[in-house]
Amino acid sequence: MYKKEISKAVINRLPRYYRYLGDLLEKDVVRISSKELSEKMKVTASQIRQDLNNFGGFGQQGYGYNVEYLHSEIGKILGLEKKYNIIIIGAGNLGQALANYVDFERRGFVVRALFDINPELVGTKIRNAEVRPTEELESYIKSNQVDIAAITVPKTKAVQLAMDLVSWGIKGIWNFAPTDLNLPKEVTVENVHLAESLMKLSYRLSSKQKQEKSKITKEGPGEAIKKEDKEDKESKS
Amino acid sequence: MYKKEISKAVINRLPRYYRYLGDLLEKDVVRISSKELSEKMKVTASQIRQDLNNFGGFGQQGYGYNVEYLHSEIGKILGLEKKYNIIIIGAGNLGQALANYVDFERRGFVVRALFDINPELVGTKIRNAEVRPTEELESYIKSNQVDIAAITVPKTKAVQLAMDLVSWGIKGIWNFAPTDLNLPKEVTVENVHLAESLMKLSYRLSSKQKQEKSKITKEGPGEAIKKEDKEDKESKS
DNA sequence: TAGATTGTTAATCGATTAACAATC
DNA sequence: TAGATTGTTAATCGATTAACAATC
Repeated sequence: MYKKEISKAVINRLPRYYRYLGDLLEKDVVRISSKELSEKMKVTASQIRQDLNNFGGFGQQGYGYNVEYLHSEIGKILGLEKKYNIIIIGAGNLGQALANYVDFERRGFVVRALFDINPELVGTKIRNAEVRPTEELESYIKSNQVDIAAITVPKTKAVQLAMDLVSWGIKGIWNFAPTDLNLPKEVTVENVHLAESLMKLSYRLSSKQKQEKSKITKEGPGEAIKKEDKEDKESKS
Repeated sequence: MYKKEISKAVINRLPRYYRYLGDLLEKDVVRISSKELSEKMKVTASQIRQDLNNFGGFGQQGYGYNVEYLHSEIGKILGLEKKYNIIIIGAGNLGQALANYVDFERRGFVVRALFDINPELVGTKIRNAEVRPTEELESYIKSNQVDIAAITVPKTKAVQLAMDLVSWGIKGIWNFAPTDLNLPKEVTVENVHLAESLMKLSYRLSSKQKQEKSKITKEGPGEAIKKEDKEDKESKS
């Protein structure tokens, strides 16, 4: 009865499979083989089959995978068959952007309310969700089922806020503040660290530039231009 | 002279090191050992030393690492010693949120302009950056040095937009549209897929719930409560 | 049936952790 | 100097890829 833990790498790839299958579904593609899908997604067919077989056999020998079935099965694995009530703490641009993002609701993530300390924002409505004063946060959580709290407040407030949220019963946190939240293991935290994403981009940009420069220095600019094609193959992102 | 490629896993960790070192710096911590840092960051000391030694020896035996020096060296590795000019295409909530995020500028990422097709947004200013009509995008790129273009337009427009941007000379793309951009290798794309992040959260929430349920079923609710402590140790995120 | 493609085992590759000599 | 901690090599662990028998 022992089921080995699914690796983080696999979980990270699941939403991407789900997205590609959703796109295929929209194009009315009925079936797809791991090989075809692997070419679209630029991964190996072997990896796709290995990943899926962590959860069961969804395909059929000689046929491949039924797109609609596989899409719906991955949806179930991802927990998308149920609705999630979300609140957003911090109704600035980012909080509002999240509340406005219609696509989340299509997947079952429904923003129920936003909270902010700024009295000017309180009372405004973003789609169906109202901005409430932060003082009401505790009582709101205690009298409504909240599955996920998105934190879009400044770094300085985020750590204390997260601890409060947990003490009021929140089990899922979507954290946009640029800090780690060290919370009990029964609380699930998913981080979106935009500044770190941007730094990864600058790392890659600047390391490509350094490569360029060293080539030019070594070969002279004339040579470097001739070799451009070859180099592209090496400097994959 | 051959230098082995830095692995993606290492690069992903660099910004986090940078953040922790920045925090230590603010607290006027002068030195730190890999062991101390590893406890704060919840990684192994071995990994920290291995990661750093991809780029050189920044520490000193018997002493550890000088916080200020290491912070600045990692900053250099990440390419943060130079300025990056950013434009944002799509001046909706998300685009505005990015333009408003003061912290980016502190790291050298300066938002110079936003672009939008909505005439009501055109002409408004977000901090120092003006919203311009999308028609001006090509000429703007061709007459200004733009290092990074952030894409915050809907999925349907993103792929064509990215191709245009590249044809106009853009080399770095920060993509927020829920789609992959297949661009030439010399273009660096960093993706932020919010919907996928949310799905990872729902996966983890729902798999924890399933574990709960199976325990309750197997043991009866009374037992399950008694075993809560033990279980926490197993269900790490 | 013959051909195609899965599910799965085995082989390879890479990343993490452990250990320790070097050295501040 | 003695103690501490790095830099680095070796051992372990895990993830990816290859291969192929099973089977639709």
